[in-house]
Order: sequence, then C-alpha cells, then structure tokens
Amino acid sequence: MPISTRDQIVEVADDLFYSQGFDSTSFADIAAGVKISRGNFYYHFKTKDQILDAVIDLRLAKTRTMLDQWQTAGTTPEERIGCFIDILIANKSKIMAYGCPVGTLCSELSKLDHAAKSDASRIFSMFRDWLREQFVALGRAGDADELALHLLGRSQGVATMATAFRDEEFVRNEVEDMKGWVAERAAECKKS
Amino acid sequence: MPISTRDQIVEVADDLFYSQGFDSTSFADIAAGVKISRGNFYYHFKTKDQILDAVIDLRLAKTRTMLDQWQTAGTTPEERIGCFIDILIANKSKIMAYGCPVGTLCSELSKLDHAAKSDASRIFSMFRDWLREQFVALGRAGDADELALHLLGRSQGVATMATAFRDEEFVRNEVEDMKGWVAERAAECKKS
DNA sequence: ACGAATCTAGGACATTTGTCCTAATCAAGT
DNA sequence: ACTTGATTAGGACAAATGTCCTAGATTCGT
Repeated sequence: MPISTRDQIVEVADDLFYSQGFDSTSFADIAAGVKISRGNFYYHFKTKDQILDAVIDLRLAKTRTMLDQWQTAGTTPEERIGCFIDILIANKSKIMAYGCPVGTLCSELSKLDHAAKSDASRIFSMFRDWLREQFVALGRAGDADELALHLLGRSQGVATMATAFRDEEFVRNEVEDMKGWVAERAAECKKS
Repeated sequence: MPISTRDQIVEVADDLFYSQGFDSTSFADIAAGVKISRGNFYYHFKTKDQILDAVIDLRLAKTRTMLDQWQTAGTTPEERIGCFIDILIANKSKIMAYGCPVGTLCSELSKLDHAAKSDASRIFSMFRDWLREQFVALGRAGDADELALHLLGRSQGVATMATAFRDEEFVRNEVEDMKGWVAERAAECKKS
C-alpha cells in the first residue's frame, strides 16, 4: 500500500520544519520535497498553519509510539527513564545540527506568537507526563512532576549546548551525569 | 549627544531579532522601528547579514559589560556565579515570551545554516569562559570547564522550559537548585 | 462502460522580500 | 557663500511568498 500524498507532505514538512525552521520553509520547498505541484499541495492544505497543525499531530503520534515502546523496552522505571535520556545519544548528529525538534519548534512559535504554540508545547507535556509516571513508579510520588520537569529541562539544555558547541563529549558526559542523577533519586527513596 | 542612526538601527534590530527571530524580521520592520526610510537604511547596511554581524557584536559588547559588572558586584566566586544564575529571574518575563536571546539565536542560525552561526556561539563562549574562571577561583581548576558548560546548559534548559510552560515557579525552583549545586561544588572543595 | 468524486498540474494574483539607484538635504570646512 | 562629503528619502526592481482558480487526469462504485 503506497503512502498517501497527504502523509508524504506532512512527513516532508516535518523534516523541513525541523532542519530549516517553520517560518523559512516555504510551500515550494515542501512541494519540491514531495515532487508534486504547488496546486496539488493546495488541494491538501489550504494554509501553512494547517500543515503546521498536521505536523504537530504527527509529532504527537510519533512521541506516543516512542513512549509506548520505552514503556515495554525497560523493565524498571529507571531503565525506562534511561531510554529517554539516550535519545540525546541516538539523535546526536541531528541535535548538533538542528537542536531538539520540540524545543526549537516551541521557541520559534513563541517568537512568531503563533496560534499553534500551545499545541507544540503539548509534545513537551507528553514527555513530562510520561516521565512523571516513571518517577511515581520509582516511588517519588511526592515530587514526581518536579523531577520530570527538571530532567526534561536538563535534556533541553544539553541539546542547546550541543548545537552551539558541537561537542560530542559534553553530550556523553551529561547523559552519564543525568543517569547518575536518576539513580540517586531512586536510591534516596529506598533508604527512607 | 544624540545616538547615531546606525546605533539606533542596531539597537532596534537587536530587539526585533530577539522578539521575532532573525529570519522573520524584515528590513521594513527595522526601518519602521527606527522611523527612517528603507533607503537610509541601505546606506548604513548593504545586506541583512551585515546587520546580523553588527547585532552579534553589540551583544558581545553588552555581555562583556555585564560580566565585568558581575565581577565587581560579587565578592566571592560563588556570589558571582549567583549573578549569572539570577538573570533567569531578572529576565523572567522576556524569557517566558521569547526564550534566551543567545540560545534561540544560535538555534535559528544553525537551522538556517547561516555563516554567522559560529559568531553567535561566541557569545556563549564568553559566558563559558567567564564561568570557568569563577570555578577556577572556587578551587575547581580540575573540572572548571566541565562545570561551566554544565551550568550554562542547565540555564538554557530552564529558559526553554520556561518558554514552553510559562511556569514562574519552575524557574524559581531551578534557580534555587542551581545555587545549591554551586554551593555543593564549593563545599566539596573545601573538604579535600 | 460511464459518471462522480477525488486528485493533480500549472499558472495567476497581490504582497512582501532583499537589494539597489538617484536625487534631495544636511553639516562642516574654507 | 560655496564646495564637498555625509546622510536621508523615496521609489524601482526581480525574485519569492502564501493563496487561489481552473482545467485536465485518475480512480472507483455501479
């Protein structure tokens, strides 16, 4: 079964919004990427904002899938949180070139004061909620949300620095440090 | 003595590049902000890239001034590092609306693959070098650069999350946490 | 096989973009 | 006062942008 044109458009737009940014990606860029005419393009999406909405929906779905995979991939909450931290390693090259797809999109939409900026941050919320659940499972129900936000923030910081300095070693160090931090939170809990 | 037109242009461009982004700020936007004609504008800057260079130079200079102030404002390295951390509080509203000026510019220029992207990250380097010196003064010569990068990264993460979630309490918590972290590094040192 | 719905191509349109030119105005030195 | 150089205004220009229209092509149920 061939992929529908609409899905191809959203897929290409997703890539381009990430690598070039939303604002500086044009209809023509996307159409060229899918190898269709601009007219055909307009049949599927009337406005640029509609494509953005579709891209955000796609990212939400992809994130959902990824979180579900992590849920079964790890046997302990600590291992599962480790899956989250490891995306910094897995996507290292792209992050060093373009930053975090979620963080940079939120920043850009905030600057543009775009209507979809709150939709974009829902992707963050998905990670946040999932991480919170993991910390709850770790026995940190009391400060689970705080810990989740903290870890999310740290990974964002690593991504930004990786883009600015292109320093692989820094990324590896921070990843290890974050894993150590999670282990500490887990240990703190067993003690009490 | 009145401010020169050129300086006004750079000042307005600095603001707009921050609040709207580089790419989506047009010559017309800047000209309107300074209340001059586009022709006059062209007399001072031939290309958009030239304005960007001037804005980056301005930010480098402003950063230098700020770091020098912190240097005399704090009596101990720990206090001085505290000045750095406190910009998250001082610039809270703007950060929640537009993110960190340095981080978002670096991200945008990376996506645009702009020639000035390395110039922009020099602003980060300035903070990094200054922080490194502070950690050296704190007695952490061995891992001063690592600690500096780490703190810089954390502040970037806080800025990104603040933009996405607009959560003042999170910012305050993280600021306190970072200060605690610095105190720990200082304490670790006195022990040994 | 035929008609209807779906999809696609190509171009039109006004607007905005960065860039550039020319002529008018201003400031300063002689 | 007059010249020279610096500054400013206003508009011209091609290219690109988001949006929109129309006419062909394709697909599919009947």
